[in-house]
Amino acid sequence: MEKIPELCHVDDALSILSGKWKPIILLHLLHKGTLRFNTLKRSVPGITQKMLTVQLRELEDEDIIRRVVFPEIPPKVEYSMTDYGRSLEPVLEAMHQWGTRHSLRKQEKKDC
Amino acid sequence: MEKIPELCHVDDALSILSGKWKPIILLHLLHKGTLRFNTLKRSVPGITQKMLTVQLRELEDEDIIRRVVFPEIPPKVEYSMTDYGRSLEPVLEAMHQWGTRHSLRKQEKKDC
DNA sequence: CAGCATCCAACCAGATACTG
DNA sequence: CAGTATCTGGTTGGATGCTG
Repeated sequence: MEKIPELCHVDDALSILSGKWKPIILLHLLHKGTLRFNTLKRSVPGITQKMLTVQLRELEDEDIIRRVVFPEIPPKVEYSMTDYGRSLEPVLEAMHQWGTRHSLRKQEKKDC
Repeated sequence: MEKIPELCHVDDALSILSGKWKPIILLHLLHKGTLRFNTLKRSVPGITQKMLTVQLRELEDEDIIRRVVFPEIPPKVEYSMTDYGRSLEPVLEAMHQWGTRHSLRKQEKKDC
């Protein structure tokens, strides 16, 4: 780990993953491969069209996901992880594992 | 990794680490052990007293850091990681490594 | 189907002033 | 020294309506 926190890059990773829906969107794409807009929307209960669009655009801008438009009627747009995006998997994995232990721990405390 | 993103715990980890100053505060405490309030403040350029207080309280509430008050004049308060807080180190490490590669990549793109 | 535009509420964070 | 209180501006997220 970097010895000088002034040069901290944790924030760089955080800025990619921050956004209310990004982790769950990424997990879906990692697990299920390629998904259409509405399929993704149904997979993320509670998200609005606008927010899904916004979050997808931000991830696309960072080259984390790929957006493929099929020039058809009705329109069809598919989203998938880029190879670069897949490099986030260990990070998400680490966060997921820690988060799981953390929520268990909180649960135990509540039970007391 | 959890197969059902509906039960995603990445957000749990994210909620702990989110907050403009938390990663750098945690890195300082991980590297330097125990720090007083003002020492920490000097270590995080740009942070205000209020924000430092708020972020420290939130981390303390989650049992990530320990706050020890010495009943002296002038007041002295020391902050350090809890054992539980240290369990976040692999997560921060993963994020740091990814973030470092990410910022290098962005740099390369800019150079083109 | 997959968006975009607009408007609005809530939250987050900063500046500043005051205190035991 | 290590805070708290208050005010304020900026950003984020949500509701709704419209479009190729």
